[in-house]
Amino acid sequence: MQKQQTLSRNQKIIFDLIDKSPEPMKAYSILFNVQKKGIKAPLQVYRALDKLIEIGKIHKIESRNAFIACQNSSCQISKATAFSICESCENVSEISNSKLSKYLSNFSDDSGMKYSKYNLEFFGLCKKCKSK
Amino acid sequence: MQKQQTLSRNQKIIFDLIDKSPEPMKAYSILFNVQKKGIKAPLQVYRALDKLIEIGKIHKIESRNAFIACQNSSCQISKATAFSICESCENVSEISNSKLSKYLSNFSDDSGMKYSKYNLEFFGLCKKCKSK
DNA sequence: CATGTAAATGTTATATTATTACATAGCGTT
DNA sequence: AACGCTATGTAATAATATAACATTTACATG
Ligand SMILES: [Zn+2]
Ligand SMILES: [Zn+2]
Ligand SMILES: [Zn+2]
Ligand SMILES: [Zn+2]
Repeated sequence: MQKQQTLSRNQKIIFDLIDKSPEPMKAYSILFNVQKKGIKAPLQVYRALDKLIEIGKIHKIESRNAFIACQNSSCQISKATAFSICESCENVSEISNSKLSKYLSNFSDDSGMKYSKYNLEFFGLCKKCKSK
Repeated sequence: MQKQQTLSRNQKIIFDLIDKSPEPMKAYSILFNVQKKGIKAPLQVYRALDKLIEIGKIHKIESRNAFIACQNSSCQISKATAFSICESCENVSEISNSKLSKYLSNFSDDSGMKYSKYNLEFFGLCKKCKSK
C-alpha cells in the first residue's frame, strides 16, 4: 500500500475535475473550468498539476499536452506509464499490462544507462473508429 | 531500401543544423540559428520540422519539445521510436534494439485497438552522470 | 510549351502552453 | 514566538505552436 496523500484545496478541485473528465484535459481548459471556484491564474493550475503528477494521481500525455487521471487506482507505477491513443477520436486510456510493464522496467541495453522511468505512448485506431 | 527524399532548401538548412547538433534542438533555437540564412519566421521552421518528421529524418522528443536527427540512418521505423534520456545532463539517444522494437510493434492487448505506432521515452542517469 | 496541381515559401498576427519573480498565508515543530 | 515547509495569490512574461492569406516553385501531362 502506498501512503495516502492529503490533497490541498486547489489540488483537490483540479484533481476532481480531471478525474470526472472522460478525456484528457488541457491546462487552460482546466483553468477555465475552475475559475468559478477561485482559481484564477495559470500558475495555480500548473502547481497543482505538478504535485498531482508527482504523487501519481494524474499523468501527462506528452504528445497531447494534456492530463488524465490515473486509471490504476493511483499508480504505484507513476514512473512507468503506458497509454493508448486513438488518432481519430483522440480517446486515451492507460494501459495496465503487467507483462509489458515488467518487460520495460527490466529493459536494459549496452549503453550503460540505468533506466528508472519510462513513458510509452501507442497510437492507432480504437475499436469504434476502426469500424467506421 | 526506402525512397530517397530530396529535401527542399529550408528543409535541408534545418536538417543540417539538427544533424550537426550533439543534443536535441528546440524550435526557437533552430530559428535563431537559421535567421542568417534567411529563415525568419517560426512557421518556416515548424513546416520544415513537420516534413522532416514525416519522412523520418528527425524525431521529436515529446517530453522535451525538442528535435533530434534520426540515429538509425533514416529510420525505417519512424513510427516506432525509442529514446533514452539522461535526467541529469539531458543527453538523449535513440535506442535501436530489434528485440524491443519487435516486442512493441507486436504488442496487443484486449482493448481491440490496433497499434500502428509508438513512442517510448526512457529516463535515468547516463553512465557519466551515474559515476559522479 | 501551356496549363494544372501539389508542394514549398514568405509574412503577419495570434493562440496555446508554461515559467519567473515576488508577496502572503497556513500549519506543525521546537 | 520563531522557524521551516508547503501552499496560495497575483502580475508579468517566456516559450511553444498555429491560423490565415498571398505568392512562388517544381514538375507532370496534355
Ligand atoms: Zn497510472
Ligand atoms: Zn477512436
Ligand atoms: Zn530514428
Ligand atoms: Zn547524463
